[in-house]
Amino acid sequence: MKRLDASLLAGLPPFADIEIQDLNELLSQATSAHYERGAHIFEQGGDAHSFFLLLDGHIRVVKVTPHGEQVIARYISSGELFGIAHAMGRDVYPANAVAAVDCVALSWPDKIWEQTIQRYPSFATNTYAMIGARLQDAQDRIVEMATERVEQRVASVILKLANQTGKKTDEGILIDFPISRQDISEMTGTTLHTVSRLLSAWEQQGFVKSSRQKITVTQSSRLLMVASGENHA
Amino acid sequence: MKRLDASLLAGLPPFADIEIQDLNELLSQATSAHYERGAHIFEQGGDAHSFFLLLDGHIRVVKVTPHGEQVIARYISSGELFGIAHAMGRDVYPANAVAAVDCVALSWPDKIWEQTIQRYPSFATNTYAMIGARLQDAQDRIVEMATERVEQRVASVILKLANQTGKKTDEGILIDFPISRQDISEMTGTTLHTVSRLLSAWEQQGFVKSSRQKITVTQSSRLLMVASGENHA
DNA sequence: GAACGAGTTTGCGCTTACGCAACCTCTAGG
DNA sequence: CCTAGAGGTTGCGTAAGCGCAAACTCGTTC
Repeated sequence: MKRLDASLLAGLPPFADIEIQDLNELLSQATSAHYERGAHIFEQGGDAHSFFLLLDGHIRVVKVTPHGEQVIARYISSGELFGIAHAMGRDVYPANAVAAVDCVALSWPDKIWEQTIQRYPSFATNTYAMIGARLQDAQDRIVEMATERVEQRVASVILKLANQTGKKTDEGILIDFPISRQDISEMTGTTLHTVSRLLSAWEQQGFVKSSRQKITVTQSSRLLMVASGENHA
Repeated sequence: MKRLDASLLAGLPPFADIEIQDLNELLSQATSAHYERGAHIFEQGGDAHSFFLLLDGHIRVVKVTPHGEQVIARYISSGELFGIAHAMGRDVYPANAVAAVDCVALSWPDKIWEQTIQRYPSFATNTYAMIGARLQDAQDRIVEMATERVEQRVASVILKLANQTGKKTDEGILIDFPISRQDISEMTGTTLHTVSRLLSAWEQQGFVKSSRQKITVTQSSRLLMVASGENHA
């Protein structure tokens, strides 16, 4: 295992306001691991033995229904905690975590969760605030699903991904991990076919460019119009 | 104001494991209020000056979209905390709270949240576990909205309400607060028309009885079949 | 560099559920 | 007891988006 340096954690929101020596203490309890693109980091329903911090890469959190359909709950970006079932009073993971690209993550045994929370109040505060934010997110998504049409939801999701993890290129903002039509459909509650049709239409209208697993937003203002439903008004 | 007794809080999950004298201390900081059916307890976007405990009644938590559509986020039953924006790192309420029936609730000024959390670790633990549970709920609802048809979602919601707050009558399980077709539609992302049609059909098939603002489940097994989609298989 | 397969595109028919409209009914209040 | 209004029902037309199917394309592997 590589030597880990406290500076790895120092800049990250969950660990803000924790002393250097404490960070080293935390690191000494952590395990670092590499996950290949497509690897399952944990499985829905599996014993929540660890919690994780993503150091590099992107992770897809996917819920699977009894009928085998998949719904993407969220994407985790580097610097975020994930798999924190314990913080939500659960002892099994509520979803699968899949590496969207090659990833590096730290993990800690679940049993140190309690003592960590108690020892570092700022960590507790930050973590619970994050869970609160995720709850907000989820509620907002419910509202979207209940009131907006597929077209708007797809536009919103692409905008959100572009803003969160987009890379500026000379053509526009590129979502910087591989994402399929299927993935988009699993985030918006539609089918890959409909997503494909929409992207084709938008590409013809010239405000999005896409190819295999790549999406570039070239005119976010136009996409924002679609997201807000103004193009039908 | 009426005198409040510690036994009011003693049995409630959020306050489990807190000493009697501490409960009295908490109560001394609380304000009790009565809300008439239909009253707004707080408004979406309003300054989160207080957090609440519902002592009696049922409260609807409603999100309003920019276009004026309403989505019901959840129902609060007696014994539950609500309006705890602070716990989620927010300083404005994220939704409206409306009394579904005449209600009695306690409220505390938001500024004592921090010290309360610190002073009563079990209260903190219970609260955060509850937020975690609400997040689970929200995610499950997203999955439902993404993968199930309206018929299934309406059946699920009615079952959930019947199980959570249902009163046994000689005809079956009655949802024990007034609930309109519109309300059901705002919980499931459909229209009151579709809900009305479904309820009519189910009543004809004999496993639900409904009238103005009343719904009784007479054969939950049949409704469960609809919810799981087995009636089309 | 050939073959394979995952990812994508597109056409067509059809179902679900919405939108609109009209009408009905129950309850509460004067 | 009558009336107003909120809540509910139902019919009809329509559009959004799904399901199925077939074809295509690009990367990767052998």
